[in-house]
Amino acid sequence: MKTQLDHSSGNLTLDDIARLAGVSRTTVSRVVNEHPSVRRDVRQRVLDIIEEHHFHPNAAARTLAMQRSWTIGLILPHSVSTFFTDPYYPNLLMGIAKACNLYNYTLALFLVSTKEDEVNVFPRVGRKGFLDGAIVQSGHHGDQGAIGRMVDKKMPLVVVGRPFRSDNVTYVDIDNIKAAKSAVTHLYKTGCRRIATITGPIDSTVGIDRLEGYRQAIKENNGQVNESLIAEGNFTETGGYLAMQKLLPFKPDGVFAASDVMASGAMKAVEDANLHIPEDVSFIGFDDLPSASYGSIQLSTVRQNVTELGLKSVESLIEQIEDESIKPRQIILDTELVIKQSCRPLKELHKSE
Amino acid sequence: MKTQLDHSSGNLTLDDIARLAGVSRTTVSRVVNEHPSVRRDVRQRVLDIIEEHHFHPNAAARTLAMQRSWTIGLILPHSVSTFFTDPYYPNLLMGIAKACNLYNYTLALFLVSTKEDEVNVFPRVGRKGFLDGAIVQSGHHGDQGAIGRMVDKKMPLVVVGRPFRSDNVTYVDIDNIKAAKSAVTHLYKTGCRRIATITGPIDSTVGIDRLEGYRQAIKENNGQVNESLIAEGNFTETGGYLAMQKLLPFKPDGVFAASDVMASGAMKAVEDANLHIPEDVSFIGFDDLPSASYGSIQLSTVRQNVTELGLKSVESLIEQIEDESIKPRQIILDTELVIKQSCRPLKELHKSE
DNA sequence: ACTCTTTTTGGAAGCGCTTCCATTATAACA
DNA sequence: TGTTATAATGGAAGCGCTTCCAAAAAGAGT
Repeated sequence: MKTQLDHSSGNLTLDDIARLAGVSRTTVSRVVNEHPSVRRDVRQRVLDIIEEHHFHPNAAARTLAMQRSWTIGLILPHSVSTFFTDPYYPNLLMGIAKACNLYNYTLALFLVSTKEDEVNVFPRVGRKGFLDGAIVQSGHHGDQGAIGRMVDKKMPLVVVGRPFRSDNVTYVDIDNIKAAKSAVTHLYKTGCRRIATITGPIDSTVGIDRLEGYRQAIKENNGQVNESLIAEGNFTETGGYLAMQKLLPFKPDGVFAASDVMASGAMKAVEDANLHIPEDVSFIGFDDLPSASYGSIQLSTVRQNVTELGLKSVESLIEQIEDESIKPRQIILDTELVIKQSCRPLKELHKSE
Repeated sequence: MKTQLDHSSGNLTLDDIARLAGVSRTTVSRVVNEHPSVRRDVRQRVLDIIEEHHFHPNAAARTLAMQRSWTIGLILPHSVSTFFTDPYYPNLLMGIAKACNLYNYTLALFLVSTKEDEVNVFPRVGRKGFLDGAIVQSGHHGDQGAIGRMVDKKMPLVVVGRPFRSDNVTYVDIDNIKAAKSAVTHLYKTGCRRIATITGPIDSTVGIDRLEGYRQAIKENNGQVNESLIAEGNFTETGGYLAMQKLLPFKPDGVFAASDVMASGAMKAVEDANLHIPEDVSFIGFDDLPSASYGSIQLSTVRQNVTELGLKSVESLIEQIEDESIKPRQIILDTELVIKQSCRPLKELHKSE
């Protein structure tokens, strides 16, 4: 009777299939796992029965026996606001999800926004037998705890974004310093001489690095950094708007914003002040979001391929899962400066070139 | 020796803890699961050892024994573009993730955008022992297959958004018809007499229902629906822009867009045509995205609490997981019309009231 | 037909946990 | 102190799979 019921509810076991096919449990397992040493006709008979009954091996049992779950965790620490405000996260998520599909891993998602979340979530992440490895989006001070604990557990780990303590951890990131530097240098080349920057939170590595790139570019081109031309933002549009308002009295003629979203807000502030883009103020953002064209002014930006970032992190994690001896390493992806209408054209530089 | 190694790598088993504490495996299990019948001092001793060794029971073993994974799946069918373009998805995701944290469930995410994805993903979703239940975001024709198969498998299921075949399926949604109707009626009350609508894809239940609400409102107030004032969009900003361009020749004085993102695009089209909002054209969108204020004109909108949608769907799913006898039911959440600057003020209606 | 290989097969152990059931220690009461 | 009721404990089976190992079947070579 059991078998009859199970036929419809789809809760057969290997044994049921074995009985139905007149072979041993072992043989069915071999068929399921595509082990070569099963006779052609037997394999086919078993496959037919599996098909007919829509049998799927029980995931927990398989995980327990193989010590492999084919599941990876993605830990996204974030403030409530930024997650759906800045397309960076959805984008990264998509890249990672697609990569998981590609490699036939399942993705477990952990959104942690509060300390409480962290406490709740960690046991589930750390528990053996559930995750084969984890990806954590990082770059903030608060993340160190989670990362450290994963490392302690010897769980394969990839960090997206340079963590503060990056020794002995595999991470994938872009070269934020270089990218920022090239953006600012471009502004300089278009003739801007009072280039301001709206930074990310200064307790994050992105914030720090993009600012550092700005400083380096200014020093190389202009000689001296004017601290009044630096305003801290928080990666939100409002943050960008407010930062720009602080900057305006110092009459910047070019702004490098550490994210497109902030650039967007900043451009509003500029327009509200009745200035024109790019005639009065040029803009370069960071991210290359599709929606980052404010009104009809297309925003210049540093393009980072977030989907690629996701793909690489998954690949690198799987590598670690499948080969324990892999050493931590850093993967740095390229960025590209994309110039659109928010910048004035390059100045001819015959003399200095 | 094994024990020593395991101490650091955190891969102890119940047996190890039992040995260390001088009790049986069973007792340790009881402690872990907070079973009452364990003597106080024994419990404490075991807890100490668990704490000391950072022991976490193996998830797969536990799942296998209990036939419960405490994991639910979220299946998000989506075109690549909309996922990170329309904040609806991230928002829903966040609501669901937060609810999972709250109830101590783990969330497995399945982003399926292609037929191929679906084929790859389904075995993982359908496999017993991995998921206790699933939430699928729906409303498109293509989703019926997946939903049907889950129902066949007798896996607890909640659909977000009214599915095409809604009999025998639990779903949570808002009353799109009513919500759209109220928005259009409001436009009418502000004096609009040529109200247009930009619909969602017409092969989706949201698309259909919001359009139906529009039709009902027009019929009730204006008598006759003018088909030229209906344009189909695809929930993207560009789609909204293009739809609006088709609409403009017919001189609408009010537009109800089935999403804020489309409204945003449409408003651009209006401005590009040198018309003014709300003087020439009033706008009401749908969603109430925080970023849906175009330029300085705040968009009126139908607010739906997507986070709540997520919460309810998780709660309803858990209900089904924990009680097999629960019957399918529909949960309809309220919406709220939020009027901002994109609408003209209400006309005095002394006579007709 | 008879070895010697090589390929297929199945039995059984084991993955790490929960839980039923029988047993023992403890408390309660006479 | 002896009985009985109750609480605490451990043994063992079982969850559904993989995989080692030995045994059986099939080919190959004479």
